[in-house]
Amino acid sequence: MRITKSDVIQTAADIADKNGLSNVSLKAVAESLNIRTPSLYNHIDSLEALLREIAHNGMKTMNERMMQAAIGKIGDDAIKSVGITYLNYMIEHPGIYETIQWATWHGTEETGKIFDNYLSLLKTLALSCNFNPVNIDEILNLLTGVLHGYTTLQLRYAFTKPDEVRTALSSALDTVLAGIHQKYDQHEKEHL
Amino acid sequence: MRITKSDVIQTAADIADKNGLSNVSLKAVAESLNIRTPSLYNHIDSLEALLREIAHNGMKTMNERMMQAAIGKIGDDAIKSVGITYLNYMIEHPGIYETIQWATWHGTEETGKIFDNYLSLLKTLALSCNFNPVNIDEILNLLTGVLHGYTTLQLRYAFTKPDEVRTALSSALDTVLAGIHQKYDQHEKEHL
DNA sequence: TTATTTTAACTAATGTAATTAGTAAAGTCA
DNA sequence: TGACTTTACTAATTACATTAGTTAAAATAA
Repeated sequence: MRITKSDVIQTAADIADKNGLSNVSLKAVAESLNIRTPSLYNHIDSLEALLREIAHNGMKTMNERMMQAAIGKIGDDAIKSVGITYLNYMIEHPGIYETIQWATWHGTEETGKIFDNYLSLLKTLALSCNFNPVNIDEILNLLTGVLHGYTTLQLRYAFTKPDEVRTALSSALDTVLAGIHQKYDQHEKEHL
Repeated sequence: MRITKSDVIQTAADIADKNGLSNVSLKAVAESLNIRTPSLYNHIDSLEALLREIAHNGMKTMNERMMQAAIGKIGDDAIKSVGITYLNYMIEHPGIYETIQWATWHGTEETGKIFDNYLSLLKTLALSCNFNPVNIDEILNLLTGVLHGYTTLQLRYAFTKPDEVRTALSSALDTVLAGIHQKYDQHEKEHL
């Protein structure tokens, strides 16, 4: 009977996934929870703040899943595994992902911090590829860019043909990693 | 004194660029035009429809600029030139670009058609690279993904350091194209 | 257990914005 | 000129988000 902040966020996220971000309203959330709209203000500051919480929760969950996916792997393998996990989350939670994109434009420092955690994971994995560390930021920008752009543009197909899109993403990452290797691999021959 | 549909869209697009998509309201647009809010309904069907028109206009303008940028060029050069043009438009019109992203989720058939025109341009350019035509769709998905993702994620830096980001994008495209060449180049030796 | 404090619900009221209906003036065309 | 269309207007409706003030239940401390 008693509702927690976490309940509110979960309910809102479910509405986003089912009906899209534009159908998330305090009214709809309150109805789902069987309380009156103003009661939500005991848990949240505003609709905007709620949307940010949805995004932050989603980003954190993604980060956790991606870390799990990377365990026991290094190099290209690890990066591709993380990429597939990223895509899978989008397929499972399109509404949350839409909210995350919204937060790209309406984010706060907190948003930036969570994104940094994601960058930090990818950085560790990229370094395990033995790329020249000098270029690591360049490489990171490219990897995050591909991942975000590719998955976003393929999402519409991902619902009907998830396996095809997963395979295609893996192949696309192979291609990009090939380019990165060609350009940024450390040449250790100097020490022979 | 008399207002046209085009005026309405332009005004709304300007507000988006100056104050962000979330500040585009019929009220704000009407005030900018010095008319009453309901009068806007003589030109548009709804707020949503207006936002879609902003996006469509922007996409068409981008397509035109990219075609211009590709004239007289082929191969990697042409693709990089188009990419820089894409980035430049985003820097100039962040609000319109935000609306275009919104239209990714709330688009219609029309939205798809305009996007197809963009794909068609890139396809022509990609074919001028002498990649194996069999893989052209794969290549296209990768190129559009990189372009969209990379520019979106770098946009925040692009306002303060546009030249750096432009150079970085060009370099990122080089890397991706290197990977694509390695994997998909036609080997014409067969005919020797 | 009892008293105190906090939490989280409620109703009532306000303000903003989108949308619809109905109307009048100004421009277009026969 | 007269019929018709376009585009503006005012008035009214609706849907939300948000604030204020109140109350009852739950949590905590004595």
